[in-house]
Amino acid sequence: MPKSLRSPQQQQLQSLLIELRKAKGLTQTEVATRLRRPQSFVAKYEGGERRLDVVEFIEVAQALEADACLVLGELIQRSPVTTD
Amino acid sequence: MPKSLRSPQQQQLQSLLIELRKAKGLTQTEVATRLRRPQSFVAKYEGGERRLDVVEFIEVAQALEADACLVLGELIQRSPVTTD
DNA sequence: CACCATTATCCTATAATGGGATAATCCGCA
DNA sequence: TGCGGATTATCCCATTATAGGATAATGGTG
Repeated sequence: MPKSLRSPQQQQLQSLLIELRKAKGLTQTEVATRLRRPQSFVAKYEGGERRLDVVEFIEVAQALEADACLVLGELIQRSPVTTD
Repeated sequence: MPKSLRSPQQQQLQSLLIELRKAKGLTQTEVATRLRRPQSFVAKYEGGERRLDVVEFIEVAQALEADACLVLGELIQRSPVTTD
């Protein structure tokens, strides 16, 4: 796992996206299909092998039938990002 | 510029972050200092040489004294992301 | 155990990134 | 106009991350 993926925030994000997917009863393959990407893409961002940039995040939220803003808010709430 | 940075959404994001920074009267160097990164980091994400992942985006929003959720919402509003 | 669905990992060519140094640009001012 | 400082963009290239098909591992059911 790339070192940049070990931050608590990144891990929270991963957990959040996994929760969301399961809550919708979707498999990685289904999400991947919606995103027009291979299943390994989903496996990787969920597993912390890959980061999601902002635009990708929006797309993933869409595939998960979720509101990106709300997901982001939830993430921030769960683990406030401190630059200090 | 990496090819993944040419999407309209990415460019909208860049513009948005530049606007926000200028609206606050901040220089790249000041933002960079807040982020504890070199000025080139800011120059790159503003110029499209580098993408911001979700966690970085939250940090940048903070450095810009902006609400990440609102910024994300604005981005989505300006250029709806369609996975289709 | 056998089977099928689901998820994780391998592999490696290719692409992206870090960040100090340096170059370009911009701009007010005399 | 031309200097000087401030601001932003670009270079360089070693290091790190990513793509994505193939395959392995894991899970759950009967």
